[in-house]
Amino acid sequence: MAIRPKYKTRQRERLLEYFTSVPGRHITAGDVCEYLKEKGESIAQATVYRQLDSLVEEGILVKYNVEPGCPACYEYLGEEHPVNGETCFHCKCTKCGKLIHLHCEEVEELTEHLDQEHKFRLDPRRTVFYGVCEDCR
Amino acid sequence: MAIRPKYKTRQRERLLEYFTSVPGRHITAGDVCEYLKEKGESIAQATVYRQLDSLVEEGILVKYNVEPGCPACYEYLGEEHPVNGETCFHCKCTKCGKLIHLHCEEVEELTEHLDQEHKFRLDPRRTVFYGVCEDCR
DNA sequence: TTGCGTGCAAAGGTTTTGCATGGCA
DNA sequence: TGCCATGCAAAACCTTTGCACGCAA
Repeated sequence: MAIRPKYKTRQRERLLEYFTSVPGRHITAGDVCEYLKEKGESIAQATVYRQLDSLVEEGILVKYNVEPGCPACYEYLGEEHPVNGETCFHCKCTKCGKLIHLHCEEVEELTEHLDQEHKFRLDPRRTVFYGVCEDCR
Repeated sequence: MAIRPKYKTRQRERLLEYFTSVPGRHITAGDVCEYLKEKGESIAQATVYRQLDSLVEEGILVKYNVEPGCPACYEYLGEEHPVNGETCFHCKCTKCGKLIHLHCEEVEELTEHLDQEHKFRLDPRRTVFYGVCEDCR
């Protein structure tokens, strides 16, 4: 399940290029395929899914699911982001879809707590907090 | 889509009976079907889904959409105090897939904090903490 | 009697997987 | 050369839907 691409392939580069061109937008796997199809390019669906998974794992994309049962969305975060060491969590508004970057000490504490008390090592890159934002409530 | 059963049917009563017998546990639609099958009883899968939806709508069950693609979990809350449902958070191990129920004060505090300071109302039913569990690290 | 609930089977849509081939390092 | 990544198609998966029949009220 956990796939970590190390190779610089045409497909991977193309996906990255596309995602950097639509920062802040949420894109489904289907969107990607459709986009490529329109461009006359082609990447196998399975490859799209696999690369998307990898990019999420690397912290370059966030994956979230606003509506259960609906396709998952991906959003570009940036490639430098995760490298900086500074952890960043994300809040996703289930009403308007807004993605909020969270730099917060309390979350750090929780991370610490989960690690110490629950022996659970939280992964900020994979974890998305769902809820309702200020504007939507 | 929104179905509100008013009728006291055999199937509905049976499902309620089952859920009251496993309070605090997370049950998937599949679990229900399997359980019934073992008992030699039978309720159509579609009926299970429909009733589950209804019970959620009535506030008798909570539904956790832990992860799209993975089956939704249902938990009995009670028929008398549907409003006071005590919800819990979930930790999911990205290595082994284990799902851990988290009843934890620290998380409550974080919820509070996000609400107060960040104006973000966290939704426990949708939020999953991803990370690595004790056994996998 | 009325119309909601049920069962059955099939469809729906997203995501995953098996396997042979291709291509990066 | 050694693996990882890709492509293709099929499978897997959970969930929903259509339709005719059954049954609660």
